[in-house]
Amino acid sequence: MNTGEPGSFGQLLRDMIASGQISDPASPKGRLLAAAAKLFREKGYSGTTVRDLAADVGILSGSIFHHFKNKDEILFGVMKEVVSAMNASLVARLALESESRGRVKALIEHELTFIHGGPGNAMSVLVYEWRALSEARQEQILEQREAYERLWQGTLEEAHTAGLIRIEPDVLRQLLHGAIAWSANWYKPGGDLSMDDLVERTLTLAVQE
Amino acid sequence: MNTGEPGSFGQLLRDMIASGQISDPASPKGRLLAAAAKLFREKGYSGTTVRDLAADVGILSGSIFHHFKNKDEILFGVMKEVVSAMNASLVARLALESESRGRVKALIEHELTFIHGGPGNAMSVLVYEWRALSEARQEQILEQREAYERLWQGTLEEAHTAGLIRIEPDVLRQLLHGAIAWSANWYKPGGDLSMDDLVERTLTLAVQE
Amino acid sequence: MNTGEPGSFGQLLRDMIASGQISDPASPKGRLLAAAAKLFREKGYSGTTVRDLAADVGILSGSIFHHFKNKDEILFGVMKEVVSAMNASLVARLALESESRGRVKALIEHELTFIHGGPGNAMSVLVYEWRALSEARQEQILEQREAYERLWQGTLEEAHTAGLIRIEPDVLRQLLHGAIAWSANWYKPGGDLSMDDLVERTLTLAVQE
Amino acid sequence: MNTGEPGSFGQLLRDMIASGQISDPASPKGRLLAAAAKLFREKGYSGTTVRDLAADVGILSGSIFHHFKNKDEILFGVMKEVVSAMNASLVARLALESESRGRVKALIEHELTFIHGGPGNAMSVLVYEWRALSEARQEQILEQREAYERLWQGTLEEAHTAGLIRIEPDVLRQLLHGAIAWSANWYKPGGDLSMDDLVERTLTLAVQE
DNA sequence: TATGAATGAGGATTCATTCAT
DNA sequence: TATGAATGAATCCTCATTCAT
Repeated sequence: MNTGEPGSFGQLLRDMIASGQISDPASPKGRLLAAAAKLFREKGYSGTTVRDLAADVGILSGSIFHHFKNKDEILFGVMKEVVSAMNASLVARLALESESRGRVKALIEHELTFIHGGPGNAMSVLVYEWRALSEARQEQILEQREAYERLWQGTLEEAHTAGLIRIEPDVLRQLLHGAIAWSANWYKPGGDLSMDDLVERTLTLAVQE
Repeated sequence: MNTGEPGSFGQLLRDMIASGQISDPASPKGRLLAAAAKLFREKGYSGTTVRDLAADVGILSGSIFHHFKNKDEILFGVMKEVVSAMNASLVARLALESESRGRVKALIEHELTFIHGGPGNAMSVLVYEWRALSEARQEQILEQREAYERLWQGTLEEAHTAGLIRIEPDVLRQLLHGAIAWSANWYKPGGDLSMDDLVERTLTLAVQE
Repeated sequence: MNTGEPGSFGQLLRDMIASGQISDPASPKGRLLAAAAKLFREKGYSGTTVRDLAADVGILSGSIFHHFKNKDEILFGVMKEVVSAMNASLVARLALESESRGRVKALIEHELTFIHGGPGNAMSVLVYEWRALSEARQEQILEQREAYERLWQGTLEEAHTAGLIRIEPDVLRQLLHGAIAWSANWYKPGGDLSMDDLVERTLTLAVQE
Repeated sequence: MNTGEPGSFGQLLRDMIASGQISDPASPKGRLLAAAAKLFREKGYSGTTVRDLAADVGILSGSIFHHFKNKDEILFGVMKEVVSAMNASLVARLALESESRGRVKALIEHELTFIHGGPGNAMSVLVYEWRALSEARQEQILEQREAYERLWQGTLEEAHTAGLIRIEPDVLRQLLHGAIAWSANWYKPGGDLSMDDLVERTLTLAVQE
């Protein structure tokens, strides 16, 4: 991913770090969140202990609570940042596409790239550990998550109107979401199937030729 | 689900109970497994305590260990029985279809019916709590699970040869598996979208008309 | 051990069984006590579960409580029977010896024979699991145990008066008791050192030649 | 016990604490080990709960696992430290004696002093709770324990060669070990029999006048 | 007398969290 | 900010004991 030119994903991240929306991955808090995303994904939220987390980052368990009030807040942090980033990044990505098929492809490519890229752990956590988050905090995430879903919804509706897709946008979104999220559990980059291939195959499901 | 005529799913279950492959849902062990499937799905394996489980069934926590040596064995029981049932039931289902499109539809319909029917909790657990199962037991499940996957694989390969599906059978299987499994998290029977509709929509993803 | 002639140890046991002082080793209760003696010695009283015991005898744990009110009563049974047997058997043994050195030797030989013979497990339990017995029952055992100790004490006092032993009878008794009981942990019959040798060596400690 | 002059037992202990071979009795770990030795001796290892132990030291049961990974490791700690101390202390004690009878007396006096002194609880545990220690850890203790036994063995062999003792050194060692260890269960310092008397009596068993 | 499912108190151990240093 | 000992509630599991069959 190009990190040099303005408007790129790398630049976008830097802007978000600068504005405090997501934490600097070099800071203690950022390293903690990255480790949490990795561990929560591998072993689940309940299955990961605060000590596992501390050990992974190289600090002692007591020190974690200088950065987060409790374990739930760590999960919240992981989810909040990935939702923000996904949102911002999809907005930026869609801005580059005007034509319907390209926009649908952008949705799919964007979500797959996210899952198999740096924020992949966090996104898996967002999807598969949702029930572990306290309800109070679920609501806070939901707002941003819905903004992201509206981007999908709007784009798919255009495509539906254009006759590009055959099934109801909301149903299609869910089917694609499941298919894409699950790819975290089987797709290995670097094998026979390139990421572009995977995007293409997934797009094939969605649209008529 | 028809439970009357021989060869039906209900009959198949009764045969499997009689042969000891799956436990009688009225027996203590069967009730425990059903409750475990429900709770493990709702709160995760780690998030479910042995006391939760006992309370749900109406016994004391210590009594659980009369039926299962430890908690891991409960998870194993849930998974083993659902895999057996899925296997047997898909074999029976496919035997009724000879033509390619019908067989692909049978695969999808079968898996969706399973997820949203009685064994749905157990199947969600099978999919989403896989990592929580001890490795030794994962292998035991894997054998039966692979038999099931071979049924999918074979059927999709026929369809691919017949030109009915456009993308590689193994990739398609994974995409469909994700899409179908995820439906447990959003699809509610009894709403606008009937189960038949959902099957039809999912089939639309897979095959060219 | 000769079991034929009247007055022998075997006969003595049969008489005690007939009179109900000790249980028939072929009866369920007798088999339970023998197994308990073995297990309590090997793993300690606390370390032995009622299930271990049942398994060893080939019954189910619940059935034990038809024979004994609780676990403590099993320990009590083991101790009570061995104390009775020791008592009766030492009385019989001493009756055969009139001269002082022979009587001291009889004490030692008797205790060593007991420890390394059939009732050895029970006697080890009596010595090393004493604290595990409820205080109420300790008192009941103590009476018989004291009778046994009086036999030792009286015999050693004679020997002391006769100038055969040099140190105070009560101190000597304790030293010999420790030495003899501990032999259960190292002496293996059938090795280089015969039981007669061991008796002789122990006697050498006690008496001046 | 003299703790002032260099070369004394007190000094030896301080050196061992300083070098980390045994834990400071004022430290949490040291207090835990002392309490464990006391309780394991009084109630046995299986009969002592981790809660008993915590209560005795005045902490909560969970806190114990800050200092020891599990209960077995506590038993191991008790045994390891007492074996180290016994070893070092016997080496020092024997260095002061050159003549054979004095050396045998030193062996006996040393072991009795140990049993009835500060480390007595730990030594009783070492002897009577051996089977409760996991086999893996038994082996670790055994090495040091054998070094201690070699000191006995060597000294008794000299005495045997010198005609001072009449029975085989290895048999004598076992008989004396049993006699001495058992004294923990009956001998009370401060009664009619002084410790010096007890040493003298035990020595009388071992050697010809 | 034997069974075996169930009990419920108690076992060792884990773990998020606190707090003095 | 970081430490690490301590907390105490909760966890999985064990076990002596009961009881309907």
